[in-house]
Amino acid sequence: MTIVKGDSRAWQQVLAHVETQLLGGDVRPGDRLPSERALAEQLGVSRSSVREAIRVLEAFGLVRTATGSGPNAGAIVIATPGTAMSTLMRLQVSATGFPVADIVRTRLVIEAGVVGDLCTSHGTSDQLTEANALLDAMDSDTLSAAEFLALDAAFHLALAEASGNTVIAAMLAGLRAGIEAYASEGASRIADWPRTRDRLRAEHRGILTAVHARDAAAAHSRIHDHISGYYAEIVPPTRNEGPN
Amino acid sequence: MTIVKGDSRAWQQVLAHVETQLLGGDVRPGDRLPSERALAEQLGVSRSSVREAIRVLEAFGLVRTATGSGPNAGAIVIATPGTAMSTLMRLQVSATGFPVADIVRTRLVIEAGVVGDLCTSHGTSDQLTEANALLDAMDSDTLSAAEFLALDAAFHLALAEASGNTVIAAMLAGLRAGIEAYASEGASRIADWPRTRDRLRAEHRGILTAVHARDAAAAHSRIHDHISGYYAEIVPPTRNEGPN
DNA sequence: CGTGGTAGCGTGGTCCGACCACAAACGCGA
DNA sequence: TCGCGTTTGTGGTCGGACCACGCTACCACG
Repeated sequence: MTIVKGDSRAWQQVLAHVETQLLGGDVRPGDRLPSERALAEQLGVSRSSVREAIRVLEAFGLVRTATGSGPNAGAIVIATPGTAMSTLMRLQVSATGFPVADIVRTRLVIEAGVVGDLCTSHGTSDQLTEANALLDAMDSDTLSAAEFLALDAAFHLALAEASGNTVIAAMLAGLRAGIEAYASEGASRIADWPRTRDRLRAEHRGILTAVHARDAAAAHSRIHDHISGYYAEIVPPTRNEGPN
Repeated sequence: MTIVKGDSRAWQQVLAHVETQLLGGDVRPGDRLPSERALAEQLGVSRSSVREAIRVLEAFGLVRTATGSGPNAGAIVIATPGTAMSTLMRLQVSATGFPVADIVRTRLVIEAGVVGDLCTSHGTSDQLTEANALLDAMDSDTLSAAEFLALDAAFHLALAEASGNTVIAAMLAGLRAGIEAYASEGASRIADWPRTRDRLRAEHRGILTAVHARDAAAAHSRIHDHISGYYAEIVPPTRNEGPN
């Protein structure tokens, strides 16, 4: 079944053509797409339409483009869903298509699943070295709040990547990107930041400890309290002073 | 004339401009973007570059475009993440960026979270009417396998939507789209389809029953067995005849 | 005065041709 | 043989042109 939807627009024809070749295995990651001019001639559309389709493919993390000549130039098929997912989430949050609360709830679900997988999988010790290194880096007292939060995000992402599930890792990266602005802004409202920071450190260690101990129940409750606790702390205070 | 920061490409400048206006609340869903020609003049880029940016926004489900004149024409900001997520997943699976196994594992995690939320939330009875109606529709014996699977997908999506989490609903729609071809093709390999169909029906009823009974543990195990059981059944048999 | 049809206008959609910057491959000359 | 300029091909951008569409407003006719 081809993807023949309402391909009324020329650029959709190009997109469908590339997707068909992708599905059929005619082109695979690492391969180069035909040049824009050649693709335009093959499909009987203008180069502008081809470019619009390639732009979509690029935004979805399916191809990367490079100027010049040689094997590294042109549109090369890749498969990097992380940035695309992050962009999608960030833009949707910007347009209020995704409420922050829903993203946090989704994080709860996904990260609970991550630690559950980690507890039941085997040989996770070496896969968690990255997470451990990040926790050590977060022990530095010279970190700003923003730097700490960046390491925090990297830690959670490292957990997801340690589970070996690329889809979950990409989704978590997207979720994080969607609420990054919210989390950063909320941190600035925390009165006693050093206290919160120390609590987060301890909670991180506790999560990893539970994972190493294969204690799924403890890991689940700890990651849940960790995430929900932070967002409960940075939720804007109910102020009666100005509904305008 | 405009000083370029990291957005070396013109269309990225347009994208950044629109995103900034989105974040600042200057434009919100329902509003119209300036016309392509006006936007090009404002930002000092060509209309082609503006169009490429709008194409990305459209692919991400942030705007919809319409020809003609009047209030319904032009690029109108919307927020429909479902189709964008589905397209992203489908394309990534096509490019083998997302293994099917990872998508199934992610479904397990997310749908387990969905039923968990449904068990703890209040007043879910009316929100589950859609799911119940789908189950009734699936009781028809005149359905083809493809039709049954379509209703199956709709049922799972209805569960996610009943949880009220737009992010999870969009993600589940995307996950389903990514493995739709795989699930359909696998169904054709099932020897005793009526038997599998009846089993799926019973499992669906069992899931809903557990949700209504607020039995989170039962709902969790039943949705897990339901999903993993189906994909275990359609896993391709090891065959040596593979064409290179 | 009311009504219906039509011309106008602005929109996105598409195509074309041109030029630029870039990078690799080529080829000529030292 | 080596080095460096030239050629070639790529994406990136721009401007212009035309089309189909759909609303708007106007004008002619009843």
